[in-house]
Amino acid sequence: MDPYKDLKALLTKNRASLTKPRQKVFDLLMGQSPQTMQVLVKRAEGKVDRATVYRTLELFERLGIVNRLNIGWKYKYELSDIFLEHHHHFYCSNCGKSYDLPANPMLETMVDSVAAKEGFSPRGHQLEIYGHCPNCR
Amino acid sequence: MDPYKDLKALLTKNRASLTKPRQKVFDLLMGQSPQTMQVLVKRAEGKVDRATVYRTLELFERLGIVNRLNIGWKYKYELSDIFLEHHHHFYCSNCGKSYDLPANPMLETMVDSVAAKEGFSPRGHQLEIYGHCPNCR
DNA sequence: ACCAAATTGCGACAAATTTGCAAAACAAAA
DNA sequence: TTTTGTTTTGCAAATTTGTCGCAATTTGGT
Repeated sequence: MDPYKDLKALLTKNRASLTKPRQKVFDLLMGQSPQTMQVLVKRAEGKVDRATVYRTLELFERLGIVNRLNIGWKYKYELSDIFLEHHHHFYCSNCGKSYDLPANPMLETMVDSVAAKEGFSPRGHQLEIYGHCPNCR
Repeated sequence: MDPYKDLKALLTKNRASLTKPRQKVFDLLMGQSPQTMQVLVKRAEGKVDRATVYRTLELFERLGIVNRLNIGWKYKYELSDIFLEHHHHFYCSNCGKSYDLPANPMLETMVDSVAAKEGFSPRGHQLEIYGHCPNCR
């Protein structure tokens, strides 16, 4: 129920602390669709310094707190599966909006097996589907 | 057989011309694995101006001539399925190399259906799997 | 409250990308 | 092939984006 609990646990486990700036960045991510670095930096303006936003997201990424995604040909950040349900993304190339697609166990399995069949050891993947959304058909 | 034919057709269809700089950039892409913008700019040095490389890739991307991929947390460009077999990418997070994975008809279908099931009209997708390659297990 | 360690903000930088504009290349038509 | 109007290019400057060192502040542990 309290998302800060998981966040704090993850940080302390890695000898890092839940500071105000980090909380602020986390809040910017909460309940939002994936955002670019520029947007995050701008939204943090006055509160958290640019360099700190960069450093925080790098840390969060390293600790698996956020995922860095390629959506609509731009990098965007979103909270990871620890805080959000696992899902994929659909990008509408007409209106530019991006949508969440529910995870599909069968698909996940098949993705892994495609890589395994070639001798690779998959740890994860990133899937973006693009085309038109229902509103833009 | 002649890749320039498709390229020229795509350009003229969009009231754009196949100029020398554009041909050069296209050649840099041909028969190569995905490359970063920086590499392309450097390889074009002396032949095509930096700004032109940027503008050309933006155009190519818009017309579906190239795909911009997210490989190992870097953007890379490669010719699209019109010029290359459709395939996926595997990124080894240990050695940093990236590999092509052959397309799998069953997987492709399933990806499309996942989106279609939610009311979207998929036109394509991008899949990057990451983990360890055979050499780095 | 005090101390040692971690973290931040603040420049200053370096690198990457964009932009305006005059010159050059181009396509179309005569 | 020459003209004409349009597109595209190169150049240089400006902007944006991302990085770095370091002193000042904050943090967690006593």
